[in-house]
Amino acid sequence: MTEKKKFHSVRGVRDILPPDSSLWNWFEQAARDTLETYNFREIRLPIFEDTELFARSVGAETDIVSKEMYTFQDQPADLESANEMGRGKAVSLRPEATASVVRAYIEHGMQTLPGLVKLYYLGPMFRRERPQKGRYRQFYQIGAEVLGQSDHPAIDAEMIEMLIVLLGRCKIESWTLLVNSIGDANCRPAYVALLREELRKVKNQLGADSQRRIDTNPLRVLDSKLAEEQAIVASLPKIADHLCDDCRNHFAELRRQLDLRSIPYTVDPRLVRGLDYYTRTTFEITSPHLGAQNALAGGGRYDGLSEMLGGPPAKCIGFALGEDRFIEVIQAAGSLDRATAGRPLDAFIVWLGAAAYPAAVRLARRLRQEGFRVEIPAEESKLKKALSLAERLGARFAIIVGDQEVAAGAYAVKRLADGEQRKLAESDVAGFLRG
RNA sequence: GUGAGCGUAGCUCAGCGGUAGAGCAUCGGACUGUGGCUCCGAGGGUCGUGGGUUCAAAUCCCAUCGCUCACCCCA
Repeated sequence: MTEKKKFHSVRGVRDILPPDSSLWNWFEQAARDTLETYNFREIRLPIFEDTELFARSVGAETDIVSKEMYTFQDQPADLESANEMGRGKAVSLRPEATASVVRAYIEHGMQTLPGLVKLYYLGPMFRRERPQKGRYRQFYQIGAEVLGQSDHPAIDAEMIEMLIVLLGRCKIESWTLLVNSIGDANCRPAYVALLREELRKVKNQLGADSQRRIDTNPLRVLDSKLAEEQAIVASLPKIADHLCDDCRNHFAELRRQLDLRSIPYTVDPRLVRGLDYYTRTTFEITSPHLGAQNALAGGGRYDGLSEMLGGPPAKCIGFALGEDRFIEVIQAAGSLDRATAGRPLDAFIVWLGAAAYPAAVRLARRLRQEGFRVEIPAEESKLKKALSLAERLGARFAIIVGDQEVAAGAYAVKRLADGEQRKLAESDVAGFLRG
């Protein structure tokens, strides 16, 4: 009965171990710093929300909502809730965070704040997909959203600029920016109707997925990557030719805004993105250093979402970037290894003899108060062994505290890189460690 | 959900019908107050799991689970 079970992490989730965790921290700090310079502020959001929030914003018909969410009943039928409903309401682990941001915007009446509301978030998202390179069931995103009364393309362009700046900070040289406009409530319905009509004519040449999408979401057919459908997709009417004047002008201005920022881009008429709430601008940044899942970041405008969720009218644009994928690319480049490595161990305190231990403990505490990373062994060991361990732990200095040193009131501080050693009073040790 | 490849020590892998191995890592010793080098030694495995074939299976067969990559979709 005491059969031992060997636990392992659940499929699609993973541990981020040192030293990788140092790189993650570095990256998150770089992202925060970048976004803060564009005057974004952090919003901390819940990890789970009312399932209905995602269904109404992301779209009930999307893959994300229809089959990829981790959903459970909050408050199982207990005494309190059993009377009313018999069970708690459905909540889901967030598959993305834009819905939460808009919910929070509405809930806290942020439309009354002066100017544009500029928020960023970071943290884990959850989607139950089959894992592969660059895709996990618990993955990490950093996202930014601008909400307010203006939908000027300069806002869109500035968000993209911000992303490009972050890429540069991460020394990511090769990337591709794809942009498109998918119209708005004025022009998209007519285009979708036209597209559906054209698709019906070639229906029997399409795969099962695309055939189904003719009814559920014709735009997504454009996104098909099936080789045998490419010729058909290329022949379909393009949204760019069917935008209303406002959308066409908006998209033209976006391109001008990118040009004046010297940001290279490619217009991709097939970039429709999977989530229902997008309008007008859509964009994506891809990397050649990833596998099939090559999108580093993606985003777009979602001007109608606030009202769809019962809030005030709001013009919004946002993006999310995949941390896992950024990390992957940064590591592949290898150019930031030094900058992103965790701080090394500053000092390893070697104490010899029980009589010296109290002095060693006092020294460790003092150095730590000075901000040094310090290791002091719990058990005494031979000097040779202790120095060997210090070396293997990557310590910069070893500090020998034995009877002789305590008696003399000066510790032997040895720099392991070159073997230079000095006798220093306790108050002088920190200075030597800094130098 | 579908397909392909791969599962042997903590890690990287060899062995591919005949007593489970190497390198690295870990621990100890040579070396009692001065690390890195060297040498010696030790621990660590139900060969993913279950069944089958065989005198004999890590090895061949079947199933199953897991991992990886890809499809799909997305960050």
